[in-house]
Parts: sequence; structure tokens; C-alpha cells
Amino acid sequence: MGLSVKVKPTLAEATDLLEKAFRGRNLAVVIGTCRVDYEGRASSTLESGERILVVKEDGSVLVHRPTGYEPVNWQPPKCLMTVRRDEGGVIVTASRAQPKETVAIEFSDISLAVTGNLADSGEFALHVTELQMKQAMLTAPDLVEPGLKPIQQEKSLGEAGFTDIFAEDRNGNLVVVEIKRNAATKDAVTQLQRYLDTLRKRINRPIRGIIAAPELRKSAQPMLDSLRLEFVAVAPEKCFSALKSRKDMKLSQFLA
Amino acid sequence: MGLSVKVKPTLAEATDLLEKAFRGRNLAVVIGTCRVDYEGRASSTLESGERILVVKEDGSVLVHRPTGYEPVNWQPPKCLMTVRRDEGGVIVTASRAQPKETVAIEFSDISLAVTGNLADSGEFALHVTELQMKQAMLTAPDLVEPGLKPIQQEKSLGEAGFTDIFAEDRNGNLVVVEIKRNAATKDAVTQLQRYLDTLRKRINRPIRGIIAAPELRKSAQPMLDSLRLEFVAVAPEKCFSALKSRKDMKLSQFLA
DNA sequence: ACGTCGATCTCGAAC
DNA sequence: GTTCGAGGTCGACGT
Repeated sequence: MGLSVKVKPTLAEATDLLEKAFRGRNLAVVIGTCRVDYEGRASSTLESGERILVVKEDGSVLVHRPTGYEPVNWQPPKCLMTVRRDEGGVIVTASRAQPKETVAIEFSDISLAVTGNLADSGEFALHVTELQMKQAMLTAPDLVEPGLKPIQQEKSLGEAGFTDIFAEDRNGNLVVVEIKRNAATKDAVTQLQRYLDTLRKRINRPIRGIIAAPELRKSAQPMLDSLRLEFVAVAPEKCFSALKSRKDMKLSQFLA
Repeated sequence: MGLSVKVKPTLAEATDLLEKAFRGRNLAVVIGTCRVDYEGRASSTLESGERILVVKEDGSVLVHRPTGYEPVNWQPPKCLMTVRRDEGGVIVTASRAQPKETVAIEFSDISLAVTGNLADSGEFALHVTELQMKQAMLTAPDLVEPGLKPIQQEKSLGEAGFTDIFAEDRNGNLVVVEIKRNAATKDAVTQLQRYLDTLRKRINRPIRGIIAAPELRKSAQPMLDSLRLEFVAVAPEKCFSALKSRKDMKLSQFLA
């Protein structure tokens, strides 16, 4: 892996190490006392404290406090990195042009500086996404309702967007199915209604609107009822099983 | 700061170090070769590669690949951490109960293990948020339109939510202002329309709906027009200036 | 606890 | 390049 690790480096040593890392587009991890300023889409200041700085090989920057999932300051990939010694400190800056923004981290003390390259080609796979739920319902429409026949996926409705599934039911009614991977909110109801409004202007046939999701938020029920829309509970796990049981799909599409 | 740093520890040493760190709710940073499995709201697998693991003092967990702003796997604060040796590896798990989910990181090789406590009480301040834009428009309603008189901020509309600003215009019409810090989308239009629908059922007076944002997405324009809503461009910087010029506000409210 | 909404959202895909 | 919607979104605030 080839990491360079310096415990309690002088500020000069740390500057040197970071300088080399930034030039070589290497990973850098620094733990030390710093303050941070950000200026760009918004602006922020962070007073002095002990934090972890991570600069990645693609120029992403993360400043993490000792608690919390999110970085307190950050910068997305492709930043231009600089480092320089200043009176009593080391200043690391990360800038990008679009949008124009800069994060400046000023270390007054550094406990640990690590640089190096990581080799990571391992494949990442996330299972049972909304797309996969749609695929499952397209290949097994019974998950929504017996006798449902998909006509089209993602029917375009111009300004109103796209329906998830456009189908026809047992009785020849058109059906718009709006899929949510998580509990459907009022916004899902609004969205479905928007599709129906648009479609009903175009097509003079009965059209039903169905929300297919693992759950319907209680707050969305009144709106659903008053708009005469329907809700069908579809568990992601069921979709997973439905996909798994299809022999015509490669397992690798949704399994590791 | 008191960091324990082990370069190229044996798996047994690393297990020991992590065990102590987790027990003492200390920070732990590990760089090494691992694979990761996640099971919970969704599920995922990540094949072997070199990554950075950060376990924070509050039980947040981050697994970072060498590129990208986002962690590839993670866990929010308050996780229960465990570590154990296994044939040929060290397995770290982070679990939480609500929702039930677990991340398991299996290291086959560890290049660096760091544990310790960070002292960080530095204050963080972010300037010009949506809240501050609202404050600015409340103290300087001319930012929206000459003669606008705020009646109420955050008028509750029950199930429909809250309006940002509820006001009266020069001509005695009621006005609902929906503020967005970023470019307003169709969702913003929908949201505003929902507020108006609710209000018009309650109040038999002309009510205008205005979206105040730095920009209106092109895709939202047709919907805005057809619903007879209005858009006013309000730059965050103008709001910042408006706040700064108010002598009756403490600068400290929105400056570091 | 659940629901709603903003975010320096980030990310990816479509246009 | 911009625009748009999704996210294991997270996090904050309110009920």
C-alpha cells in the first residue's frame, strides 16, 4: 500500500509531506488542531479544534469533527489543492471554479500526517433500489394487481415528467403506477395526480392512479382518498424475491 | 491529543486496539484492505479493496474509498460497535436498532490503526441560509415587492404544512411567499399551490402566491404560469446585505 | 417516536 | 454544459 506516516511532525515536515501528496494526487489524512473557513455558495467559519482532514486522490476534501456522520466542511472532487507554511501554521486550501468556492484549513498543530495511494477496484453493489422495484413489477405485474398489463415504462408526459409504469387493467382501464421505494408521502400523491391531470387531458378513457410503495404515510391518506387514488403495499423484499426467481435475468444484476 | 498510532499492526494487535477504542468510545481510524457488507433499509456488498474506516466517538461510521465525497458505506451516530478476530481477518460491525441495520467491515490486512480522543469545542457558523433569507425578507419586504406587509411568518396550514411568509400587498390582497435558497423546482411550485389550495378554502379573499428564490428552473415555469403563480428573483447576497445593514440585529447572529 | 423540509446537499443520467 | 430526480440521503425542528 505504501503509506507515509508521520506522528507529531513539525509543521515544516507536514507541509512538505502534504505538498508531495497533492502534487502526486495521493491520499492525505491529517489529524490536528485547525480552524476552517469556507467561502462559496454560502460561507462559514469554524473555530479552532481537533479534527480529521481527508484529501482524496480525486481532490475531494473532508473535514470531520469527532462526532457526526457528516463532514463539517468539505469540497467535492476535482479541487485544486495547495499547502503553505504561514506564521505559526500550515494552511491547506481546496478550490474549485464551478461554482467558485474555497475551503481553507489552517493547522496550528499536527498530531498525525499520513499520505499514500490506495488500490481499490472492488465492486460495489446496492440491492433493491426503486429501479429494481420497477423491474420487478414490470416482470411480475401481479405484485401490483392481478391481471395488470404494462404498456409502457416511463411514459413521458412533457412538463409533468414521467410515469413509472403505464398499464392497462383487467377491465381495460388505463393505470398509472407511481413507485416509491420508501413510504409514500404527500409529494408522491401530488406527483401521481399531476400525471393523471396531464393524461386525462390527452386521453378520454378511464384512468386509475396507483401508488405502489412499501407503505403509505398516514398524512398522505386523506389526500389520496379525496383524489380517488389507490395505494398498493409492495414490499421491497417481495420485489427482490420476484427478481431472484426470474431465470431469464442475470443474478449479477442485483446480487453481488 | 493522545493518539495511539500503530503502523502495520498484526491483526491481533489491531483487534486489541479497536476493542479498547470502542469500549472507551474513542475515535478510531483504520486504513487497510477490507470488504464490506450492509444489511438494513437496503443491502449492499463491497468487494475487497483498500479503504479508510473512521469510527467516531458518537458511534458514527464511515467507510471511504480513495475517491469521492461520499462514504461508500456508513452508519449514523449511536451505533453499537463490535470487533472480533476471525479466520484470516478482523471483523468490525456497526449496528443500530431503528431502523434495524448493520454494516460489517472485514479487514484482511491493516496498514494503519489510530485511536484516541479529539477535543473540539470550536464554534461553527454558516452564513446566509434559507432561514436568513426569510429573516431578511421579513425585515425588508421590499426585497420581494414594494409595499408588501408581512402579517405572519410560518402560518400553519395543518396537514398542508407551513407557509414561509404570509403577507398583504399594496392592494390589500393576501400573499403567500415561498422561499427557496436555491433554484426553485416544480416541487416548490407544488408546495406553494398546496398552501394556496388550503388557504382559499379557509379565506374568501384574493390570495397571490409568490416564489422568492435566486432562480426559477425552466421546467417549473409552465406550471407556475398555468397555476397563475408568480416568481421573484431574490439573490442570497442581497439578503446578506439587507441583514448587515440592519442596526437592530446583532452581527453575531449571522456572522462568525 | 413520526413527519416535514432544507442542504455549501452529492451523484448520476438525460437532454 | 445544464437540468432533473433520487438518496440506505442526513439533520433539524415540530407534533
